[in-house]
Amino acid sequence: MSDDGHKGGTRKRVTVKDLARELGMSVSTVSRAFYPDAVVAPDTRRLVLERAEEMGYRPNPFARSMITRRTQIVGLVVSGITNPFYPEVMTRLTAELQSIGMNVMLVSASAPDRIDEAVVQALSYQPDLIVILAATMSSRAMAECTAAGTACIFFNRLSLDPAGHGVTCDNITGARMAADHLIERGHRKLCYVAAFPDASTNIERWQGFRDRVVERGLPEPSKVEVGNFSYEAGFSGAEAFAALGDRPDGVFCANDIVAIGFIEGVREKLGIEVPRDISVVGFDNIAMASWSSHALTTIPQPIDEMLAVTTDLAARLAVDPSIPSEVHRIAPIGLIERETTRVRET
Amino acid sequence: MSDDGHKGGTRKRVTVKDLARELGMSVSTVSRAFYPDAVVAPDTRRLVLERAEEMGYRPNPFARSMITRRTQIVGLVVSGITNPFYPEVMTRLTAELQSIGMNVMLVSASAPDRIDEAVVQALSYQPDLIVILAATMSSRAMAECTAAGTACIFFNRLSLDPAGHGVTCDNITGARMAADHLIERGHRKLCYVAAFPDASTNIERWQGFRDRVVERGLPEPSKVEVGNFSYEAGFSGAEAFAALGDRPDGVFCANDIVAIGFIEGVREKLGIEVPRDISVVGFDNIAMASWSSHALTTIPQPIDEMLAVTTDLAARLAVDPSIPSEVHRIAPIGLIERETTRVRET
DNA sequence: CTGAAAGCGCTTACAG
DNA sequence: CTGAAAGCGCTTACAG
Repeated sequence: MSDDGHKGGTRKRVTVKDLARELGMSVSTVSRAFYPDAVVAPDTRRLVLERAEEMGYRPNPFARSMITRRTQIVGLVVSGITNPFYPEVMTRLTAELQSIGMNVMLVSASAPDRIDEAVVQALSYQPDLIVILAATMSSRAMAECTAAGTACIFFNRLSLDPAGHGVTCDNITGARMAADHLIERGHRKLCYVAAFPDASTNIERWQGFRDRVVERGLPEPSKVEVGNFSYEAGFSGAEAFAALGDRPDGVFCANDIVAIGFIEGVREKLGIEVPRDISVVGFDNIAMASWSSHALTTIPQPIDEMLAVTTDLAARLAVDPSIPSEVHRIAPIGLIERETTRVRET
Repeated sequence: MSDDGHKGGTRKRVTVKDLARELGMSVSTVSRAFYPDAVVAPDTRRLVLERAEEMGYRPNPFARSMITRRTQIVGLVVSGITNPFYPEVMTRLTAELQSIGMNVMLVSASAPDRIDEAVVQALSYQPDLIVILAATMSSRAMAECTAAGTACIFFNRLSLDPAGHGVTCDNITGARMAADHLIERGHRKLCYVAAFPDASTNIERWQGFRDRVVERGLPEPSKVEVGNFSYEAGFSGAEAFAALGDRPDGVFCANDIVAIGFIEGVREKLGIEVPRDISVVGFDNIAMASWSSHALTTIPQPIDEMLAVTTDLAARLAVDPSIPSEVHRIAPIGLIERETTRVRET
């Protein structure tokens, strides 16, 4: 045990009071030194900051929050992540938020339909902001947020509630690129593999794809429903695909993980080889899409920009949580052609 | 704007004081009602709890923390997650921790060698506990934790510092299973594909594999170093593998993601087909290992039990952060044989 | 430019 | 079993 007489390693944290005493100043002055905008003599500030560094003083964020009514916390709400797109988003978003002085409280919803509970849970720590990944929530939960004065950003989804902010890829444009690519490769019988029906991403990708196909004078694409955004769902799509009357030759999947599952499903169950028999395009550009085993042609999400926009919005929201609802749709850069699409021989 | 005269949706949160006034009780009594162990008349407690529910009162966790010196926060420190094993761990661990009343502050280290900074960052919110995923940290950082009275659990790694707790799979046993499997399939020239050299997982898997191979009377396995736990690293292992004198016929990779990269690398660059030419075993049983495109034979991590043990330890640590260092090595259930290993024809 | 004082929303000895 | 009071570590009007 050390001289300073505390046990169990629970050293008493140094407080403003300690620092003030040490410096022969008032706590007010010490406190002010940590706020760049506060009025305090430059020399005084320097002295305080130096000594703080030496003594290892870090302002207690809780005490601070009680006064300022800002916690610098963002509640990050996620639900069952079956899509490998999200882990990267989570960690990168967290890193970016940290860089602007925010901290991330991670709340994991046990199921997609328990997002509301997760939001309430997140709210208990009075975050300045809530970011919802991969889900939407009820208007009731949204109301609780506004009641708590907490803004809400939906990432890669659009909120049903007009009070929510949103940051997504421009899915319509992306889906049109997929249609153009398939058509230009000579495919005429097109199909969309749909995932979670209520997701705005799913809806918009279908809409953009369908509209563009029709616009170019082709019959409306057929549609296979697989239920959600996962490998297993995509894999299970083979049966419905087989049941389609006239077999399509060009397939656009709701996203990459569904596309990968779909490709493997039709290979296993129907003996269909990609791109020999059909061309397939995905969406997201997850890591596996570039693996040589998959080499998936896909529309990359403009993730860098989506993250940057989210961080910027978060910074503004931290200052004023009541700024009017913003919806950002970032245009995808363009399609990456790999080996799941090819020119159709006629 | 509503009658109650506040703007921007920033409704004033209801406090103990409000609740006490409403009930005609003192704040002390109200406060006590929320602690099952506190002495308060059963009827009084019921009244308080009911009214709290109605008024939507939730104790302010910050105010509470200032007094109790317990934050109910666990700092979850992660670094660049190139291994798909971790996203699942993160979200599931978070969910379990939530279920015992802890909240997770996620801190993302920008690089594996910046874990120390991330730990300091996490410490600023005075977590009751820090959980480190996929990394170790310096003794200096460990010292800061103990100085702050914060315990530390290393998940899927072993700490160099004896003060840290650890929860890992029993990698030695797992690696021995891999050796036995390969040997029983008739392979005699064995090889280990090593990832991040300093990781305890990497070290132990090599050690268990090597020892078992030698124990069974075979020559020491050759070793290919690929640098870290990622697809790209595994993929890049092909060159070093080609340079090996006598080509091995049985390969054990440091983990699944490395195995997948390795298999694709040798196929692309060397024309080696698995399992036709060589057998390959991985470790972890990530989602992709069961995809039909990979069908990887692997040693699953006992993730359910690892999570349960971690949560249990966290619960005990929340009560007393100074309990002596525990290291849990959970035995893997057994090898899952898929299609990357086969009996060698002689 | 600095300091004394009030107060954020709680919990917890201490009395009664 | 309950209440009045002190105090956790800060910030911020308010004086000077």
